This record gives sequence, C-alpha cells and structure tokens, in this order.
Amino acid sequence: MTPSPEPTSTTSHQRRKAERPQELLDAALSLFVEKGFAATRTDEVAARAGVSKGTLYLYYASKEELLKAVIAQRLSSQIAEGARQVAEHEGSCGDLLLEVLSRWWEDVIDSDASGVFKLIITEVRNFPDIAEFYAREVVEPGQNLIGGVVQRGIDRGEFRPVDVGGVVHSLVLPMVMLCIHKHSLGACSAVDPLVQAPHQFIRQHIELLLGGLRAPVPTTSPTP
Amino acid sequence: MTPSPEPTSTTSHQRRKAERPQELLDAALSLFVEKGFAATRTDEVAARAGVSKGTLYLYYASKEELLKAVIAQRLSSQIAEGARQVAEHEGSCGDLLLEVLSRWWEDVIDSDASGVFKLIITEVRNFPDIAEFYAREVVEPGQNLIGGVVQRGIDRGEFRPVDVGGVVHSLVLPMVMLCIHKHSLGACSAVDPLVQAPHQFIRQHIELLLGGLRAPVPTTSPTP
Amino acid sequence: MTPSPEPTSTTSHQRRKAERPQELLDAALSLFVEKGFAATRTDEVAARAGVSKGTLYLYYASKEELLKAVIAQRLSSQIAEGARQVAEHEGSCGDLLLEVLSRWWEDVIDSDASGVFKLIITEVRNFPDIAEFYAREVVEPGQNLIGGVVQRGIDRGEFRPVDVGGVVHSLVLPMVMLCIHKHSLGACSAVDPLVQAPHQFIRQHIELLLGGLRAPVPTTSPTP
Amino acid sequence: MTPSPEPTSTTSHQRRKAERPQELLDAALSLFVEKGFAATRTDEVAARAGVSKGTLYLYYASKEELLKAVIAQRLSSQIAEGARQVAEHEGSCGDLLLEVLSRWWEDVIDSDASGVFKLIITEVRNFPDIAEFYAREVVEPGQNLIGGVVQRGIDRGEFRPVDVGGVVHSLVLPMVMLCIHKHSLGACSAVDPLVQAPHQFIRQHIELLLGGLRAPVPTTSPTP
DNA sequence: AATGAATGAGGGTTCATTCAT
DNA sequence: AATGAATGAACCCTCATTCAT
Repeated sequence: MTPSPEPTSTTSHQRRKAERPQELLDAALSLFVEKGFAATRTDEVAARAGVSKGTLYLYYASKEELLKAVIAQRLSSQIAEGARQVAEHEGSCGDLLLEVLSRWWEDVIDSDASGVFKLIITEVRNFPDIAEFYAREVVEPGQNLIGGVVQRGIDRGEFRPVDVGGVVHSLVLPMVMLCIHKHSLGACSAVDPLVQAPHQFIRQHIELLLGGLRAPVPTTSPTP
Repeated sequence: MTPSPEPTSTTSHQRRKAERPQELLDAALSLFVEKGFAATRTDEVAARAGVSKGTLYLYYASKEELLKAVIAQRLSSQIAEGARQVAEHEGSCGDLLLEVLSRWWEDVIDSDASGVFKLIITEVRNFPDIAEFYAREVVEPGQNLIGGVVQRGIDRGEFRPVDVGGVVHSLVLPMVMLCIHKHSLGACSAVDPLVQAPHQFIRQHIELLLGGLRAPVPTTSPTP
Repeated sequence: MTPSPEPTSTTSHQRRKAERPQELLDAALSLFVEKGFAATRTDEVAARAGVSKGTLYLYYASKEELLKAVIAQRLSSQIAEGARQVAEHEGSCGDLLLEVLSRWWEDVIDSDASGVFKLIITEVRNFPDIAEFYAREVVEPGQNLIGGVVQRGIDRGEFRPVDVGGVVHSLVLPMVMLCIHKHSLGACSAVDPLVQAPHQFIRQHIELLLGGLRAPVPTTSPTP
Repeated sequence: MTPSPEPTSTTSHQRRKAERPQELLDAALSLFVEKGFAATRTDEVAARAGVSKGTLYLYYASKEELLKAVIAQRLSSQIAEGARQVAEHEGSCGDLLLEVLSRWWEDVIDSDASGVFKLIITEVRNFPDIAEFYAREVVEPGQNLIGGVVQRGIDRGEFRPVDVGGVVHSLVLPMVMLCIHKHSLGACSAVDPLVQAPHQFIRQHIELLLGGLRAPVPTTSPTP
C-alpha cells in the first residue's frame, strides 16, 4: 500500500504490459472455443491479443500451456461464485434451487466463461490432465452444492424421495448443453431461435422439474 | 466347377472393395470423435481401417470430404429410425414420449452414432455446411416429432398447457448432453459414475419431467 | 513373307494387341510434349491410349523407359528419310538446299515428330543419355548432310566462301525453333499468327539466306 | 550515441531479408531452367538460396507463384533494355540492326536471363497465364522494335521490299533458339562446339541475312 | 494379356517454436 | 520486453509402381 517510490510511472506502456497475459488468455479462449485447440494457430491468438507471435512465448511456454492456463483461470473464478450464495438463503428449497441455478447460469451464459464447457468437452480426450482438474474443481463441488439442496428438500418433506444425483443431472445438464450449444450450432446463422432466449427457457425448465419434484401436498394424500 | 448361376464373382478382392468405405467411415468416426477433426491424422484413420494412407484417397477426395461423409451417413440412418416408431402408438402421450425417447436413445447411446453429436458440436464452426445439414435433417424433424406428441397431450388435456418448444428441449437436451459426455469426460477414467448408467437416468429424467408436465388429476374440479 | 500357318486369326483382338505399344508411344509423346515428362501422369498416358494403368507396365518397365522408347522410335524413323533425298539431285546447290530442307521440314512440322524437338530440349538435362543419342543419331548426320551441300556450293563457286557450320545453323535453327514453338507458345491461343503459316515462312527464310549466300555473278566483280 | 540522422538501421538481419527474394528468384530460375518446373523440388530451391524450406514460403505463396515471379522479373528487366538502344542510332538500318541485335543478344546470352526463354517454352502449356504475359510484354514490343527498323530500311530503299514479319523471325528465331540450346543440349558435354561460340555465330548470321536483304547497289540500273 | 485396387515413398505446404536484433 | 524472420518437423495429398485376380 505504500506508494511505490518510482513516479507515477505506471505508464500506459506498463499498464499494457501487465494486461498482456489476460489479453492473451481472452484471445486464446475465444479462438479455442470457436475453432478448437488444434485448428487454432498461435499467430491468430497473438494477432487477436494485439501482440506479435513471439510475445506469446514470453508468457506461455507452449500452446498447450496456454490452453491449460485458459481453462484453469476461468474455472478457478467460477468455483468461489457458486459457493457463496448457498447457505444463507431463506425460504423453500425449490426457491433456493431456482435462485441459485438461474443466477449462476445468467452469470455464465452471457460471459466468455460459457465457452469453457465446450472447450473442455472438445479437448479432454487429448489432454487428460484437464479431466482430473475439471472433476475436482467443478463437477464435484457443483454436485455437492446442488445435491445438498435437493437432499435438504427431501429431508424436509418438500420434495419427493428421489434419486438425488439424477435430479442434479436433470437440472444441470440442459444448462451445460445450452452453453455448449451457444458456441457451436447456436453461433451459426438461424439455428433454433428457441435456444436463443436461454434465460427464459432455463427458468421454465427448472420450474417444470420442480413440478415433478415437489411432494404432493400432504392433505389427505389421495393418490396411491 | 459346377456353375452356380448367380455370379459368385464377389471375389475377396471385390468384397474388400465393397467394404472399404464403411470401414473407413467407422475408423474416421471414432477418431474424429475422440480427438477432433484437426487433431486426427489421415494415416491414423487409414491404419485403423486396416489400409494404407493412399487407399483412403481412393474413396474420399480429402479429409474434409471424409468428415462430411461420416456425418451424413450416420445422420441419414438416424432420421428414418426415429420417424418410424412414432404414430402407430396406442396409449397416453406420456407413455408414448417415454417409449419413443427412451427407445431411440438406447439405440443411440450404445452405438457409435452417439459420437456424431460431439463431432457436430465440435466442428460446425469450422465447417458451416454441417450446420445447415444438421438443422435440416435432424433438428427440425426431431423437434416436430417430439413437439407433436407434446402438443397432442396438451390438446387432450393430458398435459398442462406449457411452452411446447421448451418442453422438447427440457426432454432432449440432457440426452444429447449425455451422448456428448460419453465421448469426452465420460471416456476419462473415473469421472462421474452416475452418468455411466445412462439408461436408468434418462428414464428417471423423463418421468420427472412428465411429473411436472401432467395435468393435475381432475378428480374434484373437472375444469374443461 | 510366307503366310503364317495360323489361320486368319489375326483377330481384331490380336491386332489391337499388336498395336498397343504404338498407341502407348503416341499417347506418351503427345502428353510428354504438351506437359513435360515430370508433369505427365502415367494414368493419363494409359487413358489416352485406351488401356488401364497396369497395362502400360506390361510394355514398358517404367515411365523413364517409356520416355526413351518414345524418343528413340521417332528419331530412328527420321534418320533415314533425310539421307535418301540427297545425292541424286540434279541442279544447283541452292535449289537442292531449298528442296531438301523444305521437304524434310514439311514432313516434320505437320506430324507428331515435330514435338520430339521440344521434348528433347526439355528433358536432356534430366536424362543425359538422350543428349548422346540425339547428337549421334540426329545432329551429326544432319549437319553432315546440309553442310555437305553448302560446301559443294562453295567448291563450285555457286556460294561465297563462308563458314559452313554457321550457315547450317542459320538455315536449320529457325526450323527447329518453329517446331518447338508449335508445341509451346504456338499452341496457346492467338499468339503470333505469322508463325502459324510456317510453310511459307521457311521458304522465305531459305531464299533470304540463299540471297546472302550466293556468290555475286562473277562478271566484273565490282565489290571490293 | 551520436545520432546519425539517416537510420543506419539496415542491420544484417534486415539486409538479409531484403536480399532473400532475389536470392530465391535466382535459385529458382537456375533450377527451373535446368530441370523444369515440375521436376524441381522446393527444398532444392531453398537449399540453393541458402535458406530452409519454410523460408521460401515467407516470400512466395506457392511454387507456382514463385515461377511467375521468376518470369515476370526477368522479362520486365529486359523490356526496358531493348527499347532504350533503339531510336537514337545514326547510320544505316543494316548497321542499326546489327548493332541493336548483337548487343541485346550478348547481354542476354551471357546472363541468367537466357534461361527464361527455355523456361517459357517448357512451361506455357501448363501455365497459360505465362503465354499472355509473354506475348504482351516481350513478343509484341520486340517485333515492333525490329520490324520498325526493317520497315524503315525498306522505305529508304536500303532493303529490298520483303515481308517484314518474316525477316524479323529469320533474324530473331536463331537467337532465341541458341538461348534455349545453351540450357539444354548445350549444357551437355561435348555437343556441337559451333554453338558454343555464339557471339561470333550471331554476327555472321545477321550479316548473312543482311546480304540477302540489301537492295542491289543501284550503280548501273538506278531503279526507282 | 489385362485390370484396377492397393501401396508407400515423396513432395508441397503449414505452423509451433526459437532466437538474433 | 517485444519483434518477426527463420526453422524444420509433421501433415495432407499424389502418383509411380506392384500384384492378386
């Protein structure tokens, strides 16, 4: 916090220098997502980041390292976000699910992060490290989060006693699928306008599922 | 020497030639799905098909033509399958959906065809022709099929009046997502065993959705 | 000359068989001349000769052997032709030159043989054997032929005493050049229509040269 | 630190870059002329230019572009040369022809440019663009140049009234032929030593033709 | 004798990576 | 730190040649 003795020399030159890695990561992410890792040329990445080809190698030792940096950075920033909103929620589990999922999803779908899912899907088989990383950092905490809420709903009698893991998938897979879709078929002209209003769809989807999930109001329980 | 009337002239030479295209398509599909188009080398495809590199080019003019042939063939064979099972079904629309979807899906998920979805997702951006082809041949007929059943259910009062397109997506997207998953993260060791019992999951998923979809049993208040 | 004992079984099948080598040579000559040896594919040669690719190798051990056969055959047939017309000619050496050269040249320019010059020019550097063969079979006898007539003209006082070798080149090089031209630029559309009336040009050319060659009529010899 | 005003920034790095295109063109010319376009490998060109295979493609987009650049550059430099020496000549048209032709030709025959004629002859059929280019840039201006002098000679009564186009060919074709010869048979061992003294031959050739071209000296019968 | 499917070495071209400036 | 020229391994594709039929 002590002001650095050098003058206000955080010149635009230096500021740019500090931003280079992020600019490169952004450029790489968008290109990797669009064309795939193998079909993306390093010159393109450098060009989109506004630097020369050689500069890329000052920051990342190889194209593969760049890929891993892209994924690691985006996923790390997502882990925290979901976890916060969880526990301090009041109200029914149904509402909580609706709230948490739709908020998280709205954050993701409109940002570059949505592409990471496509990127992972596309590249895991070629870079197995990614699988392990993704399972540990994203899949597991995410499932625990959502699964925990579902389980709580069952315990409270709010939900019917169903397979928790299955419900989580029913909830989440379409969301992931839409992220992927956005960066593949959805990016092509005039394909399936429904999926182009994803905010609305996801809300409907969750409510539809909650409809099947909620325990029948235990008045007289006439249904066998 | 006894002349067999029909020309047994399908010599082993000719028989091999007749089978080559399919062998190459199968090899190409599995490799393209596994590694992506750009990361697959033509020698690998040839080797997996048991022929030499040059032979591939006797049947397909280029790597890109091979890709298009792979997709076209697999999709063409799927178009017919779905359409058949449709109309001559008796019983409730809910049962019909459960039946048609789970049967189609079991056919797909256990065959090589499941990979085509990943392949399309991965490559459309690089080969825009594919988007058009896929939209015309798969997405549209598929949506009409499922959407038609849902609409019929609503008309009959079996289902609540919901957004048809949205329901179709809620039903289908997880299935497509599981196909994709099978060939990416699912192919990596020890990731998410839940998704490794996909038959059961999809049945649960459909029933869960049907639960949210069915009109409340009109016992007390038979609203028209 | 004794009729072969086999019946008239020189069926069209056999006749074709006997003609195969020549058909292949003709096809090869025209393609080699048009595109050059390296740029000609063996399939093209076979196709133009109306046989399959494999058949070519029944007659010629390799593409290179085919080239040599093409050249050898065409040149051999030219050697004899020129030599005959020479000695038994009556009249002036000028007339003889005009006669021999224009007749030989008319035979050559309108037949496929004209292409051989281009072929040799194009390929000697890659196949040095050809140089030796050509020098021995064509250049040397040809020069002796024409040079002999020129020398005789000088000896008789019909021609001025000039460098014989040079005159031969002055006479012959344009003819060779026109053969080459016919198969390169001359085969392209609308190039230099003059050269497209080569019969007339060559006659003019020879007469022009003879005009410079003839000794001034030895009346008073006023020129120093 | 003393600032030299003009940037001596032509570092050896940059200097090399500036010279690369010419080095590559020279290497390509000599190889294309020697072996033909199709039989020349790009690595050979690169190696002869002292660079690696990849470097070639930094300067020329393809082997074919390299060919066209080779031809265009050499021809462009020849166009100007001939045109300059023309008009400001004093003396007879015969002297002018002798002077212009032999000077131009001596420039060409001893430089690499002589090979371009063989190259064009060899490759036009495969690359029709070249024909058009050559006709427009070389043949037409050249014929106008020489033909103009001949016509002037006729108009002045210095030459007999002959076919101008034909004379131009009689003059020029042997020169072109010798250029071609130099790079094909002439490059093989011990072939036709006459043509190996080309300077002398061409002078003789021109004078021989001029002998046939000149109007008879109007001493006794001054025909108008 | 004839075919044409199959081969695989070789050539043109690309592109990740290096390094002198 | 930044550049961009240079490299060369690797990839797609061709085509001369072989061989089972």
